[in-house]
Amino acid sequence: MNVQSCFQSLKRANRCQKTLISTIDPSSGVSLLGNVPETPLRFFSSLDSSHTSFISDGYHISRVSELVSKQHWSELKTIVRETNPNRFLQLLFESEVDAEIVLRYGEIRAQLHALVKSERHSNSSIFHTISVWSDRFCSNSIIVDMLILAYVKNSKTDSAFEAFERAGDYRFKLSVLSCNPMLNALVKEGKIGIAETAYKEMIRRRIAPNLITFNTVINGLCKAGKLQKAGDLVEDMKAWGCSPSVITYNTLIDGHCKMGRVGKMYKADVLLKEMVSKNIFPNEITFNILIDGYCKDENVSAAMKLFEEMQRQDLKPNVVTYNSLINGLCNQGRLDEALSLQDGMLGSNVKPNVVTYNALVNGFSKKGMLKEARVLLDDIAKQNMAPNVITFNTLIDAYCKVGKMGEAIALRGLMFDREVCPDISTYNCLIAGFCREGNMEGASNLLNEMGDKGVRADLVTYNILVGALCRDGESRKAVRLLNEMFEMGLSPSHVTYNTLVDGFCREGNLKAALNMRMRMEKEGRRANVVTYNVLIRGLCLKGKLEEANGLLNEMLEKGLIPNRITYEIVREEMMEKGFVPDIDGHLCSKKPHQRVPLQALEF
DNA sequence: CTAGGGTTAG
Repeated sequence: MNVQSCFQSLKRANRCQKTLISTIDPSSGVSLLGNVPETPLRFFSSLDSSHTSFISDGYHISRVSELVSKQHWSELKTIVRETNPNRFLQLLFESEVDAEIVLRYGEIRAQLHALVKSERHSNSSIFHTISVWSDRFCSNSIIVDMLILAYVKNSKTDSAFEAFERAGDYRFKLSVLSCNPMLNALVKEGKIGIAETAYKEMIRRRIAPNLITFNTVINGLCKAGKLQKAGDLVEDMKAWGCSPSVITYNTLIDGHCKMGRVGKMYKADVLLKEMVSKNIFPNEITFNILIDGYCKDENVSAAMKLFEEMQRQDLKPNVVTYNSLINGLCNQGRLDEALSLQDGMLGSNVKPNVVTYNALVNGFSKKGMLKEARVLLDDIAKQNMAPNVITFNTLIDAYCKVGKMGEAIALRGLMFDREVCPDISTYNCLIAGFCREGNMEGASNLLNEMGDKGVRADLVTYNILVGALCRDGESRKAVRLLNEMFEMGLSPSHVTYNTLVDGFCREGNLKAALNMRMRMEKEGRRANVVTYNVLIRGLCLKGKLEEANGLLNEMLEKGLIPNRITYEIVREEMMEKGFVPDIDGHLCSKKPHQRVPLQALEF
């Protein structure tokens, strides 16, 4: 940090402080460049027992200054013990030490952590206090950086973002040091929209992004499926003197593998070639991403070729590599090959972990080999590993699907013994199991147990129950559950509404079904293909073929593409009754006009 | 401080 920028920032901060103080306390008359006022520091009150003139104690200040600049942390520690932490903070501000060094000192971080954890102080009161601190060394901005870091580390991401915004209002100049971890936390929590806003705001405030900033935001965009924007950002990097790294490409490739549409693996391959052409060489993770991508694309043979290729390039497959392949093989029903691959990994000194076993448990379950899957559960323990929620959920769901509810419930009991807490997924599997066999009492018992254990019902739970009620011709009761969802702060999904529309159709109550569709649109869920399929079938069953045809055309006009089920309904319910819908004509004449370039819709 | 693997509803 140079003197020039420090001075400017100081002036800015002071201007800001003046206006703030005058709005809050016009009569305070606090000398902004002088002493630290006592009142705003009250937020450290638990630590602050007296108000002596410690802060002007010249000896202590120079001593601290000396120790900090020499980075004698252990001696500083003894001073901290003798004084109280609050005073120590003040001393640091008064001693003219390099801000960068202050930043490195963990004690301040510890203080801010405690402050953030206690949750006793609002963002605004903290900012007010910081803003009235004297700032001769430009350390206030750094303190705000540290504050945001403290929020992030205590997983209070929203507060971190609030502080980030407020820092802008107060004109504290933040650094990537706090912005990057905040962006990453936002991405990890799936708050991509907020991360994007924060990134744009960084640019506006001239906080220079670095490679890590870009990688983090690109990752967020990929996770949100905004692959185009992610690609555009790679171009923007150059303007900031950054060039893409292996991590950038790995992130992009993974984004395409997981979020891409048809031909996504082709696109992934193009990116792979692009990185190599730029002399950025794929590493283990690149291969792992591609191997997993091809496995998910049901192209295990391509994945196996990459597996061999990576070894040719002297890159060693690790647990993740094997897990992807084993999982891919299991999902193809190729259990024998999966098991021999597991032998292979033992031969190459790669130890299987819970994830490996979970994939195998799933493989056995899908083959209906529940006995073998169950044996594997005990094997995990024998290997000195602990089965986790996913292991149990996989097995429990398998038992539920074949109607062995007794076994499933027993496994839930075993979870408690092994101190693995059943989660909402566990309960959803079990509740769905009971609902399938019409045992609503069993389902209800589990709902009560959830209440006792403090596990909250989620969207899926409600969908299961709505589905069960609709199936039993109790759609009216299901509507009550729909209303209850809002009270619980859950927003019903397409599945929820479609299930209800279907329920009313099955009961022959078309009016109620159409009303439910109106309600769903009013509540912000546009009817989708499933909605139309369900309604069209309902109309057909009532013999209202003309009206069904009308809906068919309506769905085409809205640009919805009919799926396999639509065609089945058309063929079986309309054509077989001698009615010929004009579906093909519409498909040909309307579709080209409705095609809008995707980029145009992005903004 | 940035990238990779396992389950679940419909």
